Amino acid sequence: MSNQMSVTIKDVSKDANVSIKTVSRVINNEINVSEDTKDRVLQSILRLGFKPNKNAQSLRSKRSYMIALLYDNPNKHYLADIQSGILQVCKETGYNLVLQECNYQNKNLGTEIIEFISDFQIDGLIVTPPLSDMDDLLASLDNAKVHYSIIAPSDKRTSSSYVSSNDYDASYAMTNEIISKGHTDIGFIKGHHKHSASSLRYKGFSDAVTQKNIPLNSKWVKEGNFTFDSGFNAGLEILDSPLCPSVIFASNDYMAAGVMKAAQMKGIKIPSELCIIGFDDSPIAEQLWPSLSTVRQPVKEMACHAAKILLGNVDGLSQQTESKEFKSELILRESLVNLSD
Amino acid sequence: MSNQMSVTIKDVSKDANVSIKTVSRVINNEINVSEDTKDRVLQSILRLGFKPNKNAQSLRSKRSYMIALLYDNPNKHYLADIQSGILQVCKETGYNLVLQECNYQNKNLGTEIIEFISDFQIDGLIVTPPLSDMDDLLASLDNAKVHYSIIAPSDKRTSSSYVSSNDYDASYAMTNEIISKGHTDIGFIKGHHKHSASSLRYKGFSDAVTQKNIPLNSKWVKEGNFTFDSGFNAGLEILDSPLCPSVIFASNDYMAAGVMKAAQMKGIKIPSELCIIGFDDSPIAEQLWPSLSTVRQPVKEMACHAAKILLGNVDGLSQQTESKEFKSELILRESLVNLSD
DNA sequence: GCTATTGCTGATATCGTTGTCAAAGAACAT
DNA sequence: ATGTTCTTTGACAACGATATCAGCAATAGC
Repeated sequence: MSNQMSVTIKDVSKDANVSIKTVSRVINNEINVSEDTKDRVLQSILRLGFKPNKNAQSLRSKRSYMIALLYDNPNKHYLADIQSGILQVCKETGYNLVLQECNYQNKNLGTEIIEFISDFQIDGLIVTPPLSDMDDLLASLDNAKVHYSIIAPSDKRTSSSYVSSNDYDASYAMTNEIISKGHTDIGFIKGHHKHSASSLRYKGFSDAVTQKNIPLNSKWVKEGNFTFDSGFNAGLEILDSPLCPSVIFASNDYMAAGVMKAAQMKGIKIPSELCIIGFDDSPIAEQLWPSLSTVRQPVKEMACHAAKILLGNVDGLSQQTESKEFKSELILRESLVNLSD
Repeated sequence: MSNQMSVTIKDVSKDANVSIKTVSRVINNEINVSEDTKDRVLQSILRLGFKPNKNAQSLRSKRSYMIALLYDNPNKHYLADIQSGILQVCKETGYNLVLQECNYQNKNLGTEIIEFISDFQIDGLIVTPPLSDMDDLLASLDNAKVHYSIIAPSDKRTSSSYVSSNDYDASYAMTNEIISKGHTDIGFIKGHHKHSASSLRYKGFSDAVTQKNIPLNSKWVKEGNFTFDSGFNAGLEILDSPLCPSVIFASNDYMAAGVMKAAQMKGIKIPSELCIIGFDDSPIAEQLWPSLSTVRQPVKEMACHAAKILLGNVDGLSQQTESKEFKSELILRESLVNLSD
């Protein structure tokens, strides 16, 4: 525990020969302080090395300079990118980030979160999928007047503070890319139905296919839950059927990696006999051989932006940041080639 | 922001007809409160739904009920496991976890951390590799009397609060496993030299090899930095030489994955022509085909334990938890087979 | 010239706890 | 009975900031 006798606002007030209130005014950049006294106080602050005690500030002003990240996500890379983006903004603004791991099946989640927030006077929340789509949770937050910003909500109308990506468009574009390579026998592996991304990605795919009048074989459409294993199993099921597709488009890279392993175990050559497409551009996409074609989302930037939105709201003073939709990018790698037959 | 008029210790004291100090005594489980009054107070607390204000507690008692995680680690799965382990203990004990991303090359790291701690009255730190081995940082912490526990320090004598794994033994054992399969031409890829694990893992390997009188070909020993790319490059270099080893043992799974990709791109068959071994049992080890033989460390358990040690120290009351070395486990998968020649 | 407004400043209360210290009563020893 | 110790309790200060409100000078309005 750090034990240095710390210098308080009182010491500064003595040193600068003003009242503590005036020091407080300077610290908080309040108006109605003459340039003269302001300078004097600032100098004293510098000289004494004064730093306001956050707990005292919190106690009195009900603000903690802490925001929390709510998550329940199996994808650790995604989570790490999110954290990293938020931390970047935190570092710039002097806030700190507290982790709050949640279970989206927890019936009391809303209550517990509210309690946590009021216990620690948390200034705001960043909500990530799949929690972004839990309407009752968001309703609880609204009701308690908690500041929050949402990453990738399904229903953007609900809130004015969110960042999102264009999952639908990206999936649609990738599907067209697949079709343009001559493929017509296309399998698809959906993600967990609780994630809004799942349906968007599927819809982008199915719309693209339908518009090109390509039949959609329901035996080639499976539902996974974004994990490697679920992709592996879905891959086995599809590849066990007498008729195999020439491409399988999985809703994320882990599931695509699962499909790849399933195919390789069956001796199916990739990409000549089967092309595989992923989503997210997780590190594994590049690390597999052949490497995965996939869709890259600017996750870290999205998280940065979400943090900026939140802090803009929390901190009434600074200018507000707008909600924004980020564009994804198709990454074409070895796992997708022209249909060779 | 939650706006409910909150119930304070004062309300409880009125309700229970005792002084606020007595309520405080009950909250903090102090001795010398009669069973009678204690019950009365507890009932009032329950009835009114009183929860102590953490900021007021922190201000007065200089404790925040927050611990921070210090890290600078490229391996996101490792980090996620660490976080998850710590959070588990935090949840049980009512503490919270704050993230502090560090740059181990930052010259002022010690000072900045101390400042951060005193700003937020952070109760303690958990230090992860490679920060675990920064003696000057640890010295700063000691000097400022900060509570901390270290995960995987190289020099265990320095501190009494650490958790570690038996990297040396595991590496030694895995090498013997390799040798027992008939291999004598063994390549090795070291990790980043700043990580203590790197030298331990290499030493375990080289000792095992030396003891069996197997020559160590220095062209087959490369240094990476624990990333996929560094493993890929090291793999290319080794496999480009006229004489190739029959096994490459990499100091972590990402580098092993890099080697695997390099081999596959060169058309080298795994495991029949080249066996590959990793370390850590990262998810990717199981997701590759063929899957990687590797060493599993109980990272999450280690983090749990580190958190328990820390909180035991912070919280003078609860019983202390001892430092501990955790045992690793060899995971034998498809990528290691008997030498077929 | 006299009052109303504005700008700047400080004394003091306040946030919700824990810490200090003294007092009252019970228990014990003499 | 008396002094000593131990247990239980509460009044009040303190932690270090912000909030309230009042005071005083300087400016504006008429």
